[in-house]
Amino acid sequence: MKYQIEQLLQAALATLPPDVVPADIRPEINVERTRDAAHGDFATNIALQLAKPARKNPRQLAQAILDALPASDLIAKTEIAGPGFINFHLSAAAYQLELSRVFDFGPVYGYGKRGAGIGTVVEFVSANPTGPLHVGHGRQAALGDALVSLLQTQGYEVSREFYYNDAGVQIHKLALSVQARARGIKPGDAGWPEEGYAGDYIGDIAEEFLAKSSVHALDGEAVKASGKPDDFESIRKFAVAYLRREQDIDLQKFGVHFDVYYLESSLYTDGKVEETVKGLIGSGKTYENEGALWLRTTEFGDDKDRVMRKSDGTFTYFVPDVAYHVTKWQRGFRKAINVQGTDHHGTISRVRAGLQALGLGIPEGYPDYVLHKMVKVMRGGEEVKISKRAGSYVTVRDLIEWVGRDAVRFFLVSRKADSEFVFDIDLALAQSEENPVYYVQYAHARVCSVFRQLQEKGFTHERDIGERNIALLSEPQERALIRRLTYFPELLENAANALEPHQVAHYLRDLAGDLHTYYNAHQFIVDDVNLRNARLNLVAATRQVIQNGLKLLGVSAPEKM
RNA sequence: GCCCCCGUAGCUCAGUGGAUAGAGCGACCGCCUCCUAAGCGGUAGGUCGCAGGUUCAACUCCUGCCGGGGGCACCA
Repeated sequence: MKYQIEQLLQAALATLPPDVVPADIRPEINVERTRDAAHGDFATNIALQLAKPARKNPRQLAQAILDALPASDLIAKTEIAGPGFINFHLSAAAYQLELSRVFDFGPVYGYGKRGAGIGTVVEFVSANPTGPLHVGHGRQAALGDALVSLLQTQGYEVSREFYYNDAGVQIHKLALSVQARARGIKPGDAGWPEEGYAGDYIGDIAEEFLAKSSVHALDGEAVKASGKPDDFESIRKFAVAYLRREQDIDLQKFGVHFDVYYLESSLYTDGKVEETVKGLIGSGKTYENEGALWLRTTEFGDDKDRVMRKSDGTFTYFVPDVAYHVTKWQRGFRKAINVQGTDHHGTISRVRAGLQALGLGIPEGYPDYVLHKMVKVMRGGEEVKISKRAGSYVTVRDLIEWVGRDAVRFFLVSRKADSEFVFDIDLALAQSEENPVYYVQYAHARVCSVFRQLQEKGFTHERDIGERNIALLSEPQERALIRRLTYFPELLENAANALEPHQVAHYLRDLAGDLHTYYNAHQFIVDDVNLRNARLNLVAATRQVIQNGLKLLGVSAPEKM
């Protein structure tokens, strides 16, 4: 719809005589949604933009443009407003066209194709298998999953990927901690490893290990514990498998699945790390200093050069990280997005520098990042510290049990990623019945209820009759609802481009509000068959769009509440 | 000290350079012989952190301050 108006303006500008606007002045045409319904549906500031270079009065220019505007049955009225805006009021035919699209496309209404066929990988959560998933991971899971869905609406072919740092120092500490517990040493006792993990779950793992249990993660083979406290390798494998399984369970409860679990350790066994190191050395961007191997990342915008291989011969985490991103490129993903906490933002310049140094033709901005701030959890007016080393922190599992999956997902995705998030447990609990998510779901359930009533009253919904009578929808609440519905495709495009799922949550709240207002102001099941079906079309379309939107966020759309 | 992000109603947050800055929660006043009141209508509540600059037009862009968070490892 917006595109069609742009086309009309383009045509109008092309026919303007040079003495009105010189031919070399052709600013980008900007067509925007109006904020106020009184200003119509769309507006353009083109006359304001042209006024200065053309040295003309903007309102006179606007008139000249309107005079040159080709006729279209999509537009009911145009007007010049304020300093020189041109407002467009859409016709009933235009609304009709858009509403029928909702029915024609159904669950894929609003989808676009600007990303058609572009291989894309979104990496998110990527929690180390050293403990349960905490609220921060929950934010990342909700954000990443919604982002993937959003990109898919634009045709991107997206893979959800989870990277396991299962080969590093943290895993070593985990294994040491479990081993200590298996030997009966507790946090604080003499012999407890420095910076060991103190959570109770460590004790659970030790118990299971001693009991010679078997566990397996979703994609992994079964790992059986040897039960011998001196068998460090068995402890390490068992602890990792155990925690991966725990994380799988949490993610499953959260309704988030991954297409690929990529293990850091596999980068070593596949020789990818070795390959990357060779490539970097071959690039001439490395040097030895104080027994370590360094990469000149400063040549690619980093603050300082980074160590690749420590003096003890092992690699820093950043080498496999670069190797991993090379595989993303090699696997054909031309777009890569990493969802991470802002505390990892230092890695961005390093990874990008490493990829550039390799000279593989990978674009400079690869990969993209969506950084999110940490979640501050409040309980009883006090902050609950989130720390893996501390024993107590709020897990994803806790949150789901307290306020329900739908509420947690909707909440966590409803704020901009880079704003801090205060999750007040008490408030979330107290508001469990006034939660924004219920507001949206209720709108959906209400429409479902209307159609149940319709059936009870012996009526049927005739879409064709409704479409022929769309002009009857002239109430302000109806206009508002139609405006909002027809914005949905643009919303998806904007949110996907900006990588901002929170826009969807806000849109749904607004749309639900429009529906509730309409519901309270007017009766849908009226005697007049024409008006009745026109209204039923409108609310059925609303139901469809709410469904589509909630699905993107991983929130259910109940038919009854 | 250097780098990144945030500062908008009492609280939690929206706001692609445009017209009178918006929601929710909280507060106050109303609305169920009517498709679910988990709802609706209304009132109150603002120096958009501060100061400059760019622009026809700045909450939005630029610079500098102030306040908050996060990074600046041969940790991940």
